[in-house]
Amino acid sequence: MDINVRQPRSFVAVAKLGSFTQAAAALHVSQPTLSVQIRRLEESLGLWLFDRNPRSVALTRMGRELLPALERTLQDLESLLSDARDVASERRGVVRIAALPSFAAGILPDVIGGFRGQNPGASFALKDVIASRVLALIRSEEVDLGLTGGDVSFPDIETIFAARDEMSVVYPESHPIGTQRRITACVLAKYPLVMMDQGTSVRAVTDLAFNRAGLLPAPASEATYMMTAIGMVRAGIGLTILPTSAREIFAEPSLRSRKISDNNFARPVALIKKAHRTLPPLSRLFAEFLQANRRGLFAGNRP
Amino acid sequence: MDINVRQPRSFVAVAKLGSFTQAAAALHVSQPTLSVQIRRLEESLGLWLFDRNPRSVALTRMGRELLPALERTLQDLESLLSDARDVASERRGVVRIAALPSFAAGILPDVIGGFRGQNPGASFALKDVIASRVLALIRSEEVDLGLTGGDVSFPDIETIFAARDEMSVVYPESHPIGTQRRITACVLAKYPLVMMDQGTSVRAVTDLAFNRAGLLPAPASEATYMMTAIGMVRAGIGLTILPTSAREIFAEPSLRSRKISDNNFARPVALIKKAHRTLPPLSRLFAEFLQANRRGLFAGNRP
DNA sequence: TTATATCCATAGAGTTTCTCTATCGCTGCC
DNA sequence: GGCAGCGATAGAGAAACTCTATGGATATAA
Repeated sequence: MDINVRQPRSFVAVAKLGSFTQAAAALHVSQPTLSVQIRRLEESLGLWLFDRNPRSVALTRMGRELLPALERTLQDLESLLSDARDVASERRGVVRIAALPSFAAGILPDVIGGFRGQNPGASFALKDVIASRVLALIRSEEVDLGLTGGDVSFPDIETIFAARDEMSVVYPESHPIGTQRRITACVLAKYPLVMMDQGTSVRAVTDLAFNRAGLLPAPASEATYMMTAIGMVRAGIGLTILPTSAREIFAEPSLRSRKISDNNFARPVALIKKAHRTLPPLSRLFAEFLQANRRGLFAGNRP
Repeated sequence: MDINVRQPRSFVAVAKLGSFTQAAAALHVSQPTLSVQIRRLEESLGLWLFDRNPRSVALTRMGRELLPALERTLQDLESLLSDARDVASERRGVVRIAALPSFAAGILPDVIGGFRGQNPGASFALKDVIASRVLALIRSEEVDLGLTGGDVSFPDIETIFAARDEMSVVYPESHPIGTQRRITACVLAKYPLVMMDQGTSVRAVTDLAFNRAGLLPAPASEATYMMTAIGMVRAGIGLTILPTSAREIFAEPSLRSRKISDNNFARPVALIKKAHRTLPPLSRLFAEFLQANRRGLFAGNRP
């Protein structure tokens, strides 16, 4: 009563080759095996699929009508399983990841490019969203991985690794700050500053860092997007302070940047996933890839 | 490495019910059986389909992506097999039959109607063609059964049963032949006759029968189709001689018919199939039905 | 016509796979 | 902290599968 996948497969092979012996050779089984399998299938269906003469094998009309549909369905099934095996073996797959816009525009494109160089079958679905959306997307399992700032500690979220994203000051190439030996909060406070808007994680970090240094520099200007702040620096409005990981964004011929020598000018970074959930193989591989390269991507690491 | 149909079925059940225990109950197997099957499937694919916590079972993303396609393919397969079982159990099917036009228009519609009364799932593909086409259609397996005249004896054609199709004379109700006690060749030859065209099997039989009686009546008129001959009879041109099996065709209020009491006025009839070929279940059933009713359909039988 | 070769069916043995019962380990709840 | 519920595991018995060896039937060739 129960059908095995091998039975339809044998049926299709015998029907196409018109011979039990040839089909047996093609499927790398013995001829009696095929005889038995086809008989089982016929018994299970309750009808004859072949008319056997010692000199020829011919499909009955029932067999002829069953063949094309069965073959198509069988191919569907096998391609499904084959696709799944491709996914399993990291040959193919979609990595779904949500990241803060600075990471999405800054380090991730290069990282993804490097990863795809080693894994050509990988494709990416990258969402650039604010931190709270990263968490929501992880929770709803719309993405597998999240790259976000801040300290993440929830029971349903697992941190794969954490790092520190140290900050750099961006300035025009002729700016006098370029001559300073070390960049500290005090040095920065001497110059007009273009600051990120209130509510961004970058602003929260810089405000806290200046505060700890007992300073309260007033912004010469504010910007919502990093590109805007950089434009203002280029226009000579002031310096700006951005995460080093966004260096791809502020790499311009007329601008320079230097890391700030103050541990407070750094934000925590974490690669996260949903707790107790298995990552798709390529997503797991990409997480490992990120972790292996984290020293080059972020300035520092945390325990 | 090899996939059983039961494994995807189990996967779909667990995914839909969200529980191994409930799925086991739904499939009428024990819970460990399901655990093992899903594990086998996961091993075969090389990836995890479920994240198991003692309190909940959740699909991984791979499982979630595999589920809809796998379920559809599985349903395709099962409906295919279920259809095949319907055909096998004579619940459903197409009976393909080729018949001479006289049978196709005469007896077959009623027989088919009676058969469908008992087998509502039967549908018919009925081809009305000349005798040589009947053989060709049987040989090419475009039809399963053939109802034809003449003696059929070829090695690749099998006669299911043979009968004699006795002939009747058709005349207007007031015609003097109606008063004859017995209709013989001599009686027929006294009246003007509308004969079927040369080349039809009916003409061949009547010519031979008259010839054996030492008669050679000249046709008052000739017709290719039975309906034409009947029209001529209605118009008073003459009598006509037609197979009794075509009685449905010449059953008109103004006409009468009587069987001819001469064994020569009969043509052999045979229900045939291709030799060494299995009939579809419903076609076999219909052949048996025809054979069981052959006394009522044809006037006589042959050994 | 007879001999032969080819092809599918069958039988029996050995192996693998499957399914069951019994039981364990873990988590969440009262 | 004990209890209930759920899935995993182990081991035994049963079923299914595949193999080799062989039989029966037919078309080809001598």
